[in-house]
Amino acid sequence: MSEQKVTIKQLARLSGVSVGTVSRALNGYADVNPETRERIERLARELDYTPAAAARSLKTQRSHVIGVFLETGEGHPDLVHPHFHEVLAGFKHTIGAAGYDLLLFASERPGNGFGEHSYLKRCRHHNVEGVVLMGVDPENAEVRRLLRSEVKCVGVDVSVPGATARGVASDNEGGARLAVRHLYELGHRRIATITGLLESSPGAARLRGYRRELQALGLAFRDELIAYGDFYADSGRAGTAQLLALDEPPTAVFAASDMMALGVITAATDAGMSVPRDLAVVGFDDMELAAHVQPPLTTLRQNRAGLGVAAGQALIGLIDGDPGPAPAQLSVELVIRGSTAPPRAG
Amino acid sequence: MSEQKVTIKQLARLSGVSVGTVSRALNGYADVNPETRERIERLARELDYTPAAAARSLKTQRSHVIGVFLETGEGHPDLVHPHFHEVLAGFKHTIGAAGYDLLLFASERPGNGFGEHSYLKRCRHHNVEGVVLMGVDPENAEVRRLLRSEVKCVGVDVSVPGATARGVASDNEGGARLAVRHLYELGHRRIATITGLLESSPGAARLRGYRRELQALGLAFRDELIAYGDFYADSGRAGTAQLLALDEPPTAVFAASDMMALGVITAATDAGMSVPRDLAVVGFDDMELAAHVQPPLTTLRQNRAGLGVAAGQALIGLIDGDPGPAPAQLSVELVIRGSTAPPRAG
DNA sequence: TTGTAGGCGTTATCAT
DNA sequence: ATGATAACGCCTACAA
Repeated sequence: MSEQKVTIKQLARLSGVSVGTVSRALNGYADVNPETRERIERLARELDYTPAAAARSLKTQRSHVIGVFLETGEGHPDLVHPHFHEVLAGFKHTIGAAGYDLLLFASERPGNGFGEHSYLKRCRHHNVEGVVLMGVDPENAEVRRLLRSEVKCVGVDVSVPGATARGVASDNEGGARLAVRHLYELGHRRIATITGLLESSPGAARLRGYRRELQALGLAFRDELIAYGDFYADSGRAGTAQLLALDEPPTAVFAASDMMALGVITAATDAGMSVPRDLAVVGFDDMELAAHVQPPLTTLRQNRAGLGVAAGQALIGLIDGDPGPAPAQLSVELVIRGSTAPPRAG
Repeated sequence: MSEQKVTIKQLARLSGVSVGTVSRALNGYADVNPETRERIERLARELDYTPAAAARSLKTQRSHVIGVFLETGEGHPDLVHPHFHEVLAGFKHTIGAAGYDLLLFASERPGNGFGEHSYLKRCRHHNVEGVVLMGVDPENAEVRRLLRSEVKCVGVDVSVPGATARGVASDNEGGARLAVRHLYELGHRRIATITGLLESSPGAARLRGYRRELQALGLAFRDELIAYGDFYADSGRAGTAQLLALDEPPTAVFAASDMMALGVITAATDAGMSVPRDLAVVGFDDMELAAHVQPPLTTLRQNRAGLGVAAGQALIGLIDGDPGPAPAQLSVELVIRGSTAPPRAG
């Protein structure tokens, strides 16, 4: 049955040896009599023994736990953003296979008392062996202090400087260029964009890609064709309204996220236009639903799980002392569906 | 600067008192000289001291950590399901405010060696003070053992028996009834449903609600109007195809999830029908995108964050020894958008 | 008001 | 091959 907590001491008593021997037996040391070991292992299995992580961590200074910072504030609903969850799933899988568990920092004052805990403090408190940063502001003083500290960090979608830090991200700039080129090849010339949050690394990179590809294509770059959004659907709608009010409205728009692309479609529909006939739109992310909306979204597919896996590998590398090379950048794939078509007149 | 780990012993030495005094001062005991306390606190702040969670946990037997089981298996991509993420956000917020952090179990063999760890074992290993179960199979032997054990559990969307367990869920049955009634009041009489996974508690409850409301309305219940799905979009599409092939196809369908509702719309569109003109559809969940697809989805809004908050409160109650009453059930709200309308002929 | 010391459950060092 | 024993960092009687 499920007895109460069984400790190494009880195992020792019941198997008639000292705790030292039990510890060695269970930890696979060579110098222990095979049949003693067998007896101990059997007993441990019967009693469903598991060592206390706290004690082990105290002694060995290894917690086998990795921290996760994923902000959930009111204005920063990242935990709610599906993107990070899929990344987290990949991450969890990778580090889980390596024997780590994940500590999702939730409390600003863990335990009782001791006031508010900074990022760094929380890491030290739990003695995590590394930490992954998602959706955090790299300019934040706390974050910077963390990056400068001894704790191993890996950031996804956030550029992280520092000797003990690595970053992983999709090729956001390249993806944006693919989007623009696709639209161009369809015959579009007035191509607008609705940006993401420009303070975020992906937001900035996607705008950069838009600009660069326009330039590479020899297309004029016009300020009026840029609407500023925040990745969410409403801003896509608002941006579209603004774009459509132009004297010469665009025939195509590249939205820096699928959510905004949905907003674009909604706004266009509201304005009596039809996508893609009157307005072509491409999104970014290829989230689950992109394929299921009407029309199905042409978009850039990010390898979200892959991002998590890469982050996990990078962090494990950091922990094991053989940090990989530079920041990992994962390629992005254009998936063409129903929301893009040649321009009307063309 | 960010010195290395500072311990209570160093604090004691530097402030010229014993470790006992430091501990008492920092933990707010009354019997300590105010100015001694002040001195110690200042030093602690300067050195950015934080107690080692492992040591404290070892001594006090309280970890201030709550475990999370959220399966991510291949066939069970729950960590990817947006629903649970929002629930988790609410949960995190609630238990975070109470001073707990979240341990997301990732590894089946935490630490090194000691073989695979069962659910219960993993809880004991980390000495978590409670655990939340999301998307797990309640029939699973491991889960049942966990529920029978001394560890406090709260399940969301999973019915959990046991003295140390509580469950929270939306009023799935009531929601389904609202959906059916809405369709009925619009004039529909041939109302079909596409079910979720019937092994899941919400899946079963929603089908039950569908049946009961039909009965309450005096409508005949017909097997052919039930298509079996799995909550995901593809099954919505497949189910619709099947439904539309009927001699007397339905004029309305209640899909047990928004994803499936999207599949319904896709399938209807493919069949040359228009929603809601030719087919009315209501979903369940009101996920972020429900409002942004074409047509915007009529659906049942679940209070996801509220579910997480309720779960957190229930768990904290369990831990503090004043468990609330029965399982919490959160009400659900019908939000009417564009995917429902009166039937064509009516 | 403060210091001392034992112990939480482990691992690791040193004898034996 | 195994048994003592000393840490690991902290809390908490118990003494003083």
